Amino acid sequence: MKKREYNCGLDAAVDVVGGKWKALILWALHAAPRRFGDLHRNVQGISEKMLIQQLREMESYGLVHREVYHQVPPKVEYSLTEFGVSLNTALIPLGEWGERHRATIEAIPRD
Amino acid sequence: MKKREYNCGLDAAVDVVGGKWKALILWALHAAPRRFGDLHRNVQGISEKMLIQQLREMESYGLVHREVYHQVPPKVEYSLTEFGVSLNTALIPLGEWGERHRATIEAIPRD
DNA sequence: CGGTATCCACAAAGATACTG
DNA sequence: CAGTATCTTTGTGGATACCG
Repeated sequence: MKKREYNCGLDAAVDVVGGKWKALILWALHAAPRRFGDLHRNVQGISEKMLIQQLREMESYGLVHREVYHQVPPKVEYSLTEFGVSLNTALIPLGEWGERHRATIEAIPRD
Repeated sequence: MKKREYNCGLDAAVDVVGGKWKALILWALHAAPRRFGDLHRNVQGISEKMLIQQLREMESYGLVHREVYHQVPPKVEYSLTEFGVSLNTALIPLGEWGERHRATIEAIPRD
């Protein structure tokens, strides 16, 4: 990531939720706390590296909580914090917009 | 941009509004139609290249309308389409979220 | 199971110079 | 004024192999 100092709140928010995976992970955690492997299956196409990387980033933002259970086999559970829930709530209208115009968006030609 | 086919509407929406500049440009156009140079001054830090690139992309999405006035000196005015307005509306809660937590977000340490 | 560590490809963004 | 062209830098994400 780059500079701090935003011109408007939207700028800041897009910086937080931007990138290829964060919105998807947020969405996957929205329903219920999930284990690492569970998330990996749920967020289709993501590599373990990217998953852990994004999770750590979101954890440092305070959006996600990481709970380690010292067991054999190991178990780590990820869940949204209150802050994460608030972000998810703010994202609902955007998600609905995307859902409503999905066909249009998918039809856009790109290189 | 990469693949089409999204897992959820949020995914699609973030793909559309993602990147460093689109949200800012959308915001700048939200208030009123603007000319190229006007936008360039309003969206601080953007290069002419990035501005035109993002505008063209958003135009191809159908979010932005480009009106050329054949004059000397040249005048081109950009405005939001209905589609663009609908996106902007969906972004309002996110913008408010970002505004509310701006201090928190800016305080996050990054490499 | 839940990660780390490297290396690498490609796309996004920046700098600079020039044009109808 | 409103772009275009080209080059360079940076960042993001993917592949693969290995560890507690």
